[in-house]
Order: sequence, then C-alpha cells, then structure tokens
Amino acid sequence: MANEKKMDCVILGLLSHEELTGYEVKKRMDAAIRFFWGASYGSIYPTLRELVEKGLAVKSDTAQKDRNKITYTITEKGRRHLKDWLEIPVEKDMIRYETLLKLFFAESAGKKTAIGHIESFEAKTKEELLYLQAAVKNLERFCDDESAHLYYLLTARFGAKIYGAYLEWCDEAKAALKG
Amino acid sequence: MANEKKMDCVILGLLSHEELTGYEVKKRMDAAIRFFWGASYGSIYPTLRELVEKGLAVKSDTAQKDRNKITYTITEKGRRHLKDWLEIPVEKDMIRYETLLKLFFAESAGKKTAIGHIESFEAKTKEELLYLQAAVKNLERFCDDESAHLYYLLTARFGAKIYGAYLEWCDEAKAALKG
DNA sequence: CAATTGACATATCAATATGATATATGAGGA
DNA sequence: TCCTCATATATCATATTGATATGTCAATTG
Repeated sequence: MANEKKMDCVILGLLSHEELTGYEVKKRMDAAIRFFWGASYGSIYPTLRELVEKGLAVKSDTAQKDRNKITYTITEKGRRHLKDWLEIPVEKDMIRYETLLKLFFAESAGKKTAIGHIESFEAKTKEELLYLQAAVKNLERFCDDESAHLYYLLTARFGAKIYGAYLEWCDEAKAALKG
Repeated sequence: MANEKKMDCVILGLLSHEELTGYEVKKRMDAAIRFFWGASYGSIYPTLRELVEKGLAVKSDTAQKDRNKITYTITEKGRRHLKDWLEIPVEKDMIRYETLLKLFFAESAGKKTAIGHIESFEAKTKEELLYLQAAVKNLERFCDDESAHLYYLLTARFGAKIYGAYLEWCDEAKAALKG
C-alpha cells in the first residue's frame, strides 16, 4: 500500500468533501487548490472511470434530470483508501518555477529581459495574493476547530505567506539588477 | 517560435555555461536548481539526442580518453534558440506540494497526521535552507555584476527567502493545530 | 426575436515526462 | 581480492499535459 496513484487520491479527497462531476472536480482544483496542485481533463476523466472500476467511487445515474451529467460519489472503500494515503509520508513536493529557470539562465539574454520576467511574476503574484488574503479572512470567520475549513485555512495561510515572500524577493531582485 | 520544448531549453541553458555529459546535466540539476526544477534520465538522454538532431548541440567524440562518455557542447544555433526562449514570456509556474494536498484533506485522517506531515516538511525545509544560505553567502563573495553568478545568486536568494517563509508557516500551522 | 457568446459537460490523443530498472566501468578502501 | 560507490548511458511502462472536438443550455445583445 505504498504506491497509490496520486491523481486517484486527489480526486478522492475532493469527493470526500462532496459529490462532484468531472467538470466540477476541475473547477474545485482551479479554485481552492490551484496554487499547490493542478490537473487537466485528460487525467481527471480517465481517473474517475478507474475509481469506479476499483470500487472507490460510484456513478450517480442522474439520467432523469441532467442527461449529460455524471456525478461521482466516494464509497467507504474509497474513504479507507484516502485515509491510508493520508497516513503515509509525503513522497515528493515538486516545484517548477519557469520564471526562476529563465532568470537562472538570464546571462544569455541580459538584465532587461530578467527584470521583465520578474515584473510579470510580480504582477501574477499580487493578484493571487489578493485572492488568498480574501480567502484567509473569510475562512477565519467561519472556521470552527474541527471542520475541513480548518485545513483549508491552513493551506490558504501558506499561500498568503509564501506569496508575500515572493513579493519581497521581487523587490530585492529588481533592486539588485537595477542598482 | 512560441512552443519551444521546455526540456530542450533547460538543457541548453546548462550547456550555455559549460559542456556536459548527460550524467553531469542531471548532477547540475540536482545541485544548483533542484529547488525549482528537476528532470529524470528518461527525459535527459532522449533530449540530448534530439538537440544534436536539431543542430542545437554537438557530441564531442571523446572516444580516445573515456570510452563511455559523451560530452555535449552547445552550438551557435543552440545559443540563439536559448535566447529566443528566454525572451518570450513565462508560460506557467507549476507547483505541486504533496504536503499541502495531504493537509488540505487531513480532516479524513486527523490532526496528529496533519502535524506529522508538517513536521517532516519542516525538517526537509530546514536542511535545504542551510544549503541555500551557504550558497548565498558563497555567491555574494564571488559575484561580480555581470557574470552568470549574479543570476545564480538571485535564484538562491529566492530559495532562502521562501524556505524561510515555509518555516514561519510551519510554526504557525502547528500552533493552530495544537492550540 | 434571432444570433451569438460563454459557462457547463464529457471525452480523446499525441507529445511529453517520470520513476524504475538494467547494465557496465573505474576508483578507492578494507 | 573483494566490495562498494560514483560515474555513465539507456530503455520502458505508466502517468500527465495541453490541445482539441463535440454538444447543450442560459443569458445577453443587436
């Protein structure tokens, strides 16, 4: 029980909160967890089918109401699978800052280009930070001690904290390149 | 000229600093840029072959000295390709914190598990931070204004800054879960 | 009122990357 | 001499992305 497919677990996690369609799974990812995880339809839909095959989720045949809508619900087996995965240690946090990559090699392009990349990174970060700060404020209001909201709050605070650090670095890096 | 293969450009970037074997490419990635980029042999070796096919790098036939060693050198065309890529905007910074994922869904596993994940994240982060701080100190000593070291320094400072922020968050998050 | 746009919804596929594994050599220490 | 570790290249099944295709429904706008 050591090599659970990660995408299985992410989707099971989302389904542990509420039943969802594939489309909604994507939406949840693009909202609450976009700053630390992502997935494309090309992995979501096949994974959902596999979850059903493995008995970790079931399709709700909502054929009556919305013809073209397939809702997935987590099973008990699915909850156990999720819990098992949550207990085992984290394998790898993997990070790919294309911005830093372009900065690292910026000698081949010059300071102007480097500063340009930092400035777009800064702009994107500022936007995200506003969103995260709003999320934190909201969650602090509604968050009792034992609900899933507590964990949502902690991740949002993580985002707010590191996006703040990004902005500090942007200022320092720009100064170092301009000075 | 908008969809340069990323792996091509990373490796060209490394080759723009010095000529390297595939094995050394991996070593450079695992050293200087491991905290913001990574790649496996399964992508490095095929990519090197492609770079030669495209005329962006050449193999040095060091058949005389080390029989089993293939050294790659960037070509002028390769340098132009790298520069072109450096000029275009960053497409996507992509981040996957498995730690945050497990924390986000931690309601299904409980606070103890959540704290455990935070603590291993903290331990890994502390180690990395020491390495990065040493790199920063070192680079600040040797870094004249125009060399590639400047950009290396900026990325190392980025790492030091955000790893510091990680640690602050770890304390706060643990307190929130224990308090 | 018709037309168009955009959100909702599912699905597939080529290109790409990972992670594991296999193989082999040379250097250094026990 | 044997063993271990760093060096070095390579392949492959599996996973994932990013793009694309297809279609419905609701709302806005000319």
